[in-house]
Amino acid sequence: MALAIKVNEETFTPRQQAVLTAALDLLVENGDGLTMTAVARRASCSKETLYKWFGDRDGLLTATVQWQAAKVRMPYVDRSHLSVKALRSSLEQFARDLLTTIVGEVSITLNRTAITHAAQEKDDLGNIVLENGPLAIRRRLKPILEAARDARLLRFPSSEEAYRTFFGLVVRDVQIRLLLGDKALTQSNVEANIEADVKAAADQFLTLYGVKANS
Amino acid sequence: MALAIKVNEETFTPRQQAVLTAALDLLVENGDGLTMTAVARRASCSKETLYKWFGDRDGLLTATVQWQAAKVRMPYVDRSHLSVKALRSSLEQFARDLLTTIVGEVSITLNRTAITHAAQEKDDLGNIVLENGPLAIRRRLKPILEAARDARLLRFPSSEEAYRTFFGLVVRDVQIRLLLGDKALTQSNVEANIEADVKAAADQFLTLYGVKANS
DNA sequence: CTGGAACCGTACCGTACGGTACGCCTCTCG
DNA sequence: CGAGAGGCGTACCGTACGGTACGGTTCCAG
Repeated sequence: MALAIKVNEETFTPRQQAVLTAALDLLVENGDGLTMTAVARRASCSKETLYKWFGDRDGLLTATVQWQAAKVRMPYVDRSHLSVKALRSSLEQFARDLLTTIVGEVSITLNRTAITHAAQEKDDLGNIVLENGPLAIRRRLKPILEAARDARLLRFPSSEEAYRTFFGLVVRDVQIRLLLGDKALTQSNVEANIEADVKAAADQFLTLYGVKANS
Repeated sequence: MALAIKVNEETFTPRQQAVLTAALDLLVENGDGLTMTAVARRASCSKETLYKWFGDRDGLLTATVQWQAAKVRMPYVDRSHLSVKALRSSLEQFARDLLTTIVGEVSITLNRTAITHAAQEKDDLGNIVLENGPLAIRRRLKPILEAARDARLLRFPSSEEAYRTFFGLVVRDVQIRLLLGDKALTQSNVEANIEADVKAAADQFLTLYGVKANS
């Protein structure tokens, strides 16, 4: 049963959120070693309660991922007074938030978990992460791109293509390498370069789609 | 334990390769439901033989991934007579192979398996996939980029940055969405657009790093 | 005070699966 | 032909973990 509408209605009591926090911590620490017993012990609750609240292991996993993924909020950017400067600033803001999120340990864990889940028949977690990750960015970015196009600041055949290019220019091979556990890419290592990467990505995007070449 | 040098010395007998094929098939079919019993049954061999040949489950998994990943061969492109046209052709060839590989079910399965593996302490499979995926591309692409720079066809601050941009322009959000099981991205759906995407990526890359704007 | 609801802790059950042992067959080599 | 090696199939073991049951405690309502 994918994607209930209650995505934003945090129907979780504080106690339940404490349990979810424990589950997420275990997930981040132990990889996928998420056992019901471990969660119960960490959260100081009984397994029976876990099953009562979340149904089964998958329910707990789904609740955890959903609850955490929904926390990732893209920045709202004002579509008014669009200048080239404001546009660039917005793009950089998006790129910064995207990169910062992707690099974070929680994001890596969530993506790994969802991918593991998708490797079985279950695509539940995959959809949740998709919805709160790439697709959320697309939803937020497209209106801005289209507004910029209407304001003759950008020119592109389709906003879909422009969004995808932006995503690629920002993420590059960072995410897949982090997911695969590339030891050459430490978190601090990447974080240090975020600002430069953000600027480069915005530059490149504007070079490709900006109407005028001047910044 | 990681990365023996025998990457290319296929020390696997035909019978062993048949076993690895069975393992890979099961991996592709059942996701991560790879049990030793299932492999033995599929390959018509005994579990004892499996353990004798591959040590343990992880050994079998590693052998399977390594054996399969090594099959992905990037195209050799001649560095001689570099014209803009030849360069563009090379770039398109790289992009085409990269996209075709990434979209394939085997690649998706291997990446998912390696990511699942990396979610635990084990980064063995992650390294193998990295080495035969992104890093292989980087190794092949960089010399070409540098040759093109020496020939004044391209201009970039560092070949590393240029490679990463190329990777991003080609892959965009396709891989992560496939790994997460995005149902809006069917294999055939993506495959149909590969040619267009390849051309677009090459165009954009040349726009960003080409010395002259003419193609 | 009493009944009940919620929940903790723990013991317990069933199963799935990694790993091992063993009997039997087949093929090769002397 | 006889002996041994390699390998198939299956039975078996131990453990880990998902899921359930139950006794004990706290808290609240009446």
